[in-house]
Amino acid sequence: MPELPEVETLNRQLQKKISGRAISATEVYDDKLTGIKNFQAGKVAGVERQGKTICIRLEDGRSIVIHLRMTGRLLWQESAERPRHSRWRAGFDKGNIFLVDPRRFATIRIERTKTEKIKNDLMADFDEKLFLAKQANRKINLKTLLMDQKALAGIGNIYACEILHRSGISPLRQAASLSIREWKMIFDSAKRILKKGIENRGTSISDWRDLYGLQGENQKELKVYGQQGKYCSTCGGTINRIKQGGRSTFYCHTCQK
DNA sequence: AGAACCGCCTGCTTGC
DNA sequence: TGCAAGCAGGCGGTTC
Repeated sequence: MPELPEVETLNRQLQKKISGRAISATEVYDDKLTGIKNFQAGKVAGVERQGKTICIRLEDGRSIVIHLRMTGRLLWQESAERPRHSRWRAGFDKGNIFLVDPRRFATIRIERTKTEKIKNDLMADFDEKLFLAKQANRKINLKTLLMDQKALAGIGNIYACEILHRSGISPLRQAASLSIREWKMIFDSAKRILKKGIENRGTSISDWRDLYGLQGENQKELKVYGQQGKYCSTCGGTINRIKQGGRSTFYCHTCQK
């Protein structure tokens, strides 16, 4: 599932590939993509990421806003021949970008004007004080809070589990029970883990691939996600798997307090 | 108001 | 081997 490091990988690749290039044509293959009907093509000014969202800025002020959700991928291909599960194509003079998405959860919409950024992206202009003021007293388990996109943009299930493990804090803790020192630990761990994820071009556990169809390398860094029953690399305890809010959480009961 | 739950989707895994 | 049920989960909408 594309989270911040995966989307940032695409963001950087797209910046290099399509900035300043004109979109010559687009095609929608899936009627479910209602946000991009009757799109009039234009020239790309730049590409940005906000949380897990990719924004392709056009010179006329419009933006193509793409969210990949669970299984969405963006694939560069010189040939205009449709890959399996493709739902949308943007054609450029030397190739095409396809939205490939087997489960059809991804969304694309056109924004007429630039929307104001919320400062909740840990790898951009994150505002710690604002975060603590809004989130630190919530009565919600910490793991679910880390995945709340309004609280922190970009963290999904994999990185939430890894961040908590590195912080040595239990996913079951209520947000309101954390000390300032523990919050600092979370911010620090999160930044390090996300940075490493970006350097490794994402985590290819299942179907994540970059713009050129290549796997990332970050799966070798995972300490808890998908590691249930194995020994914890920190303390030698056993990695547990539980459900929180209908989703799997992986953690070490011994060293995550 | 805030937290919990549901439904959208389809490929893959599991069990009989 | 084959088929059906179960599972994966981000997020918007609904319910509690």
